[in-house]
Amino acid sequence: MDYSIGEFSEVTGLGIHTLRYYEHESLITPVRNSSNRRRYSEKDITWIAFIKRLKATGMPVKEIKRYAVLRAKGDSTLTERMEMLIQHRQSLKDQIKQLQEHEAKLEEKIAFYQQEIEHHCSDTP
Amino acid sequence: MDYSIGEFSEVTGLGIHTLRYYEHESLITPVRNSSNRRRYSEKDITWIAFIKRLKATGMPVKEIKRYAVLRAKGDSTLTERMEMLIQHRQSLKDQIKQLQEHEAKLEEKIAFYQQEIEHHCSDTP
DNA sequence: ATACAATGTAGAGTAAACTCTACGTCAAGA
DNA sequence: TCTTGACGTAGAGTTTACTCTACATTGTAT
Repeated sequence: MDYSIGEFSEVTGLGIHTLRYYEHESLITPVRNSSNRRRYSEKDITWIAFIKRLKATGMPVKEIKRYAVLRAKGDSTLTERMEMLIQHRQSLKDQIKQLQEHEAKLEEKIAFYQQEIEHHCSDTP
Repeated sequence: MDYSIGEFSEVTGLGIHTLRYYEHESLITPVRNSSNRRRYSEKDITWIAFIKRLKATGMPVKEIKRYAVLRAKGDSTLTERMEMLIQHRQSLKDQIKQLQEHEAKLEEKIAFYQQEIEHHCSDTP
């Protein structure tokens, strides 16, 4: 019902070194067995999935750490965590809007290039 | 009709050090005056704006350099450059789609948090 | 003529997020 | 028992994209 670091690396797609690094940064804190080996749970899988989402949306490790530390403190930090998520949702919305603008401009540029290239080759009858 | 590096830094919002770094990486190649000082043109302003757009959409400096080098070779590289832009447009579209998915999931999570918090505080009558 | 601010080059330093190395420990199979 | 492979820690190394330092020149205002 739990995973060694090697197994967990497999299921999450994160390297063993990365998992240890994340632990060092307090993003995740697996329990240890009697011989000091890390044991990751099922819940850790969904937690890593969420960490990946935060990363993919541009949240720096330091801030994910802040969230992780709150999470580790339990239910008393629910509101604070939600505030973080609401902030992040806004930044995500902004990011998307920015990228859409960039896409529109790139579209224009490509159309312009298409014109240029046509004109350029128009001397072949 | 042209700019010193200090002036150009002002109008583009890029630091002087960054401009020199970009030149070192062949992203931009301003002409030099008789005393070896860089002189940036009006065209360089739009070019930097485009570089910024590529950066903002996740293109690494190395690839921007590839584009810049092609651009410096002139019209014979138009097609190749357009191919790059078309590729990049696709990656941009993918990025946007990804972010939108992440936004939807984050929305779900926030809604869930809201529930949690309500339940949590429901013991105050 | 002289001070001083802007510019030049070369190279070192920084920050983030890994990624790898060296070396020691431990459990299990041949 | 011996060996192998996964795991442990501490710390060094890597990559990207700047950012800064040191020191030499040059243009301009007094």
